[in-house]
Amino acid sequence: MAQRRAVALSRAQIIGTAVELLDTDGESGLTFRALTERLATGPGAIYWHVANKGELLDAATGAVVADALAAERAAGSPRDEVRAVALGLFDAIEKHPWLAPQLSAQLSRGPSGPVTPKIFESIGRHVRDLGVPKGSWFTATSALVHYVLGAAGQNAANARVVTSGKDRSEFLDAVSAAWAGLDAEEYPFMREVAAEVRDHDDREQFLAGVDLILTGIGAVHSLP
Amino acid sequence: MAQRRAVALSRAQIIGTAVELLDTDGESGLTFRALTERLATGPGAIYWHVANKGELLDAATGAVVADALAAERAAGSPRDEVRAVALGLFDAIEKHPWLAPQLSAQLSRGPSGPVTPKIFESIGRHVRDLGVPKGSWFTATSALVHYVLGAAGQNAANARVVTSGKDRSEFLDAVSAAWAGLDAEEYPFMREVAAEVRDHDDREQFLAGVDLILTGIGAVHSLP
DNA sequence: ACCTGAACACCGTTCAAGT
DNA sequence: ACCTGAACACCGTTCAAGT
Repeated sequence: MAQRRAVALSRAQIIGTAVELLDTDGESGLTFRALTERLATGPGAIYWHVANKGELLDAATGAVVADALAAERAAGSPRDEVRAVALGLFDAIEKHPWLAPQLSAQLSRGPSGPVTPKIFESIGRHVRDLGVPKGSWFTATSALVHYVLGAAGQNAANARVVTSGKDRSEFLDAVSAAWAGLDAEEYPFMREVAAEVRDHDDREQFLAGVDLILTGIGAVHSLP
Repeated sequence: MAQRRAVALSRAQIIGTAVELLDTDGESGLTFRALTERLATGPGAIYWHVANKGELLDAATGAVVADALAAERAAGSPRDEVRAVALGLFDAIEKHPWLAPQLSAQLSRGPSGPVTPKIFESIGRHVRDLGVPKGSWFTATSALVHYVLGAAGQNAANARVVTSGKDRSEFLDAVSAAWAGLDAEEYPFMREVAAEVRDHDDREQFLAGVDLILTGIGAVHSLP
């Protein structure tokens, strides 16, 4: 029979290879065939360490998110802390574009997985320090988390289309033109906003959204 | 050779059946096998009307979203309009839970599809009427759209677990207990917020988030 | 123009057999 | 305890052939 592997396979190694495949080839690039090839093994070996593909995807997601949230920083004001965590997730999602759909899928599977609490905690602990009534902590954190993941996911998709600066302005021109060309009756707003999209800075625009929600949170005790 | 179908197949019929399958069996329930069986035909017939599975999913998403946004209502204040659109999407996503990941995937594929403009327009046109500077229209609309889709998706996932009222409070108790049982060092926020989750109204909490962002939008011209 | 249905390549997963 | 690799059931898609 064939020789066994010289060094033992590990779960961490499998997860690391999975992240590599996802990064280079996207979600559809993660297959057990590709995995066995890179790891020079058979499917049975992987199934010894990992229950199934879903668990592997969850583990890859968890590893990348933990990494993104682990960055140590000098402590700042609660607002600055929220901004820093948001940017950390923004960058992680830009670097690993498969993360966005994966995270929203995991959020949409209830709080069973370990990723949902981790993300809510990373933002919520600073919302708590914002000095708003406890009754609005959860709502405020939800608004921030969903905006951050959604906007970062959309940005990552755009970022993937373009790499060079020339590509980028061409791409934005195309988007702007597409919006400006929509039906005037049905899409008045999109047409009016088309010009804006042409020359905006992604991170700046993203942070403006975070600030908008933070402002709403600050004013929440005086809600109508 | 076998008889041909008596009545011609149509693209709309295929999309309608796809929505049915997605509703009853979830995303993994939509297969060409199941489709051919329900439509009493072969795969080739479907491929005549539809380019591939991705296009079919997009079309199903588009049909359901168009339906959700088409509801006519008495015109109200811009804030009320935003709330109404948000609730319309909330309900649609609760009714069709496969919609949430599908929508975020479509948002994350750039503004190529027809669904992204449709959703942004439905909310943005009322943001425009809110009386805030044009420069913040797009940011404000983004914040609302991403919150609405994210929070609605998470709600739909929870709603699927429970149906009866008894199930519901059991489920919330379990979630609350899980959060309260998290590590005290790592998850102080989640533990503090655990009790809150036990008896909240989903739609009310969802709308509170929308109001929070609306409040932020109203105060945006005085951002620091 | 529209449909049939066999066939193909690929996928996740299992499992008896090995060390 | 950990790994091998053949095998299975299922999937999206193609295409020559029919009407």
